[in-house]
Amino acid sequence: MQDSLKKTFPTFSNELIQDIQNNASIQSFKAGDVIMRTGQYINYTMLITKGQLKVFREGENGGEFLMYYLQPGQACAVSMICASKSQTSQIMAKAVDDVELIMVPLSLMEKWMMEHRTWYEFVIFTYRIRFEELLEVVDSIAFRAMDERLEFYLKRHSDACGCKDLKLSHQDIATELNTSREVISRLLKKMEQRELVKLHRNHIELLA
Amino acid sequence: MQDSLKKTFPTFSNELIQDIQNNASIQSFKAGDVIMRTGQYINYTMLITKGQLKVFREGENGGEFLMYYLQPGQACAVSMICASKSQTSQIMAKAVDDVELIMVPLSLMEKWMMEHRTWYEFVIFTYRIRFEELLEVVDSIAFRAMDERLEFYLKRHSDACGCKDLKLSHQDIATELNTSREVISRLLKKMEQRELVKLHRNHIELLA
DNA sequence: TGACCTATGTGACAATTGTTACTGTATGCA
DNA sequence: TGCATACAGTAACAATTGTCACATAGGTCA
Repeated sequence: MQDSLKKTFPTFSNELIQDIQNNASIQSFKAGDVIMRTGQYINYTMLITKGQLKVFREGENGGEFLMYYLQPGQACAVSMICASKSQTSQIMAKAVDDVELIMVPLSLMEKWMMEHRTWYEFVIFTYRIRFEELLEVVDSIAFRAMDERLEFYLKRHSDACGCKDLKLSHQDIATELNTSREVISRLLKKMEQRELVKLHRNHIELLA
Repeated sequence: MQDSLKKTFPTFSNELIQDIQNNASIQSFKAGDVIMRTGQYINYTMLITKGQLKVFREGENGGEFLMYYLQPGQACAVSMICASKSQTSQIMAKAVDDVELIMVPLSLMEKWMMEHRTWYEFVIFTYRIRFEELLEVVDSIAFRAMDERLEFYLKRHSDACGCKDLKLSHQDIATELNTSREVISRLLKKMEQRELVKLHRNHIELLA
């Protein structure tokens, strides 16, 4: 575990890694599992060591809206923020792949801020990155119409999986953009005419 | 200054307040002044002692979108986040009233995290509050249509000024919601028919 | 008073998005 | 093989939002 930690979180000091090993537990999830629910009580900060998460905001009427991805080497800023007051989660997180997480108890999360410079910097960095990501999301919905939001969505998905072949149904996309399948089908067709994508059953090929 | 600081930031320890007095400078702005521009280099974290700010996200095509208000006793989370890497601002802030700010240099912002427990807690609290506010903003645009967004906007404005008489033109509102005046006029008329507001020239009376 | 400016009201129409309904087609499974 | 199911395409229409044009109303000031 020490080696993998060192690789995934290269900025962590040896002392911090030692502390993590001694105190934190590891939890695994299968692809598709819901890792955190809206309203759930949070006692742990989660570090991602393997796999990917998607973080959603849930609407009152059952809608869900994709905010961002979390990758190995990153942490859930919301879990940090809620943990700082043992609050309930304001978001929902789903495993994209099989996922492995390090669970750091709230008390240590705070203690380490004072004791480990590299932990402090990691936490501040996490806040910063998530805040910036959230600002980009606000942009995309405040200033852009659905066609551009769809392109933004596909690009992020492609960045996350590191490939140009997106295994997605139109319904998947519609759900995560909080719109309807027909709208997505229509816009994808237009993108195909503009030769930005090639459409197949259950997967979309990015050409750009 | 000591007394006013103690009143505005009641959680701060006496040592922290002493440190602020010795090291931070005060800056004043007039109502309507732009306090921070998108892209501006940030070296200071700003604490609000007097007046109110509005924080905007700016679009590429000149649009501006109101994210939240900042009140006395609060701090600009974006300035903290950017300051943590001496980055440029991702937002634009405008003074609503005459505003007075305490400017804390970047180096101290970090130093105090280790030295002053009450500063550490204030910073974490600030991240949390802003993150939550931002999530609410995402909600409002991801899940709600313009009529509900308008109501949300008017409510926030009313909360911020602490009154039911909003000195706003339709154009002001349209700009901050990134839509057009006609749309706002139309929706306000409907709200008037539903007896939620009473419309006057240059100001809107909330009835609810 | 009259010229002028800003704010608001409103009708007409366009564009986008949401909804309903129905079609066909690939896929897996009994 | 045939059936059930999930996925995709699309037409038709509704609702919302954006845009243009123009009218009117209130206020300022020379």
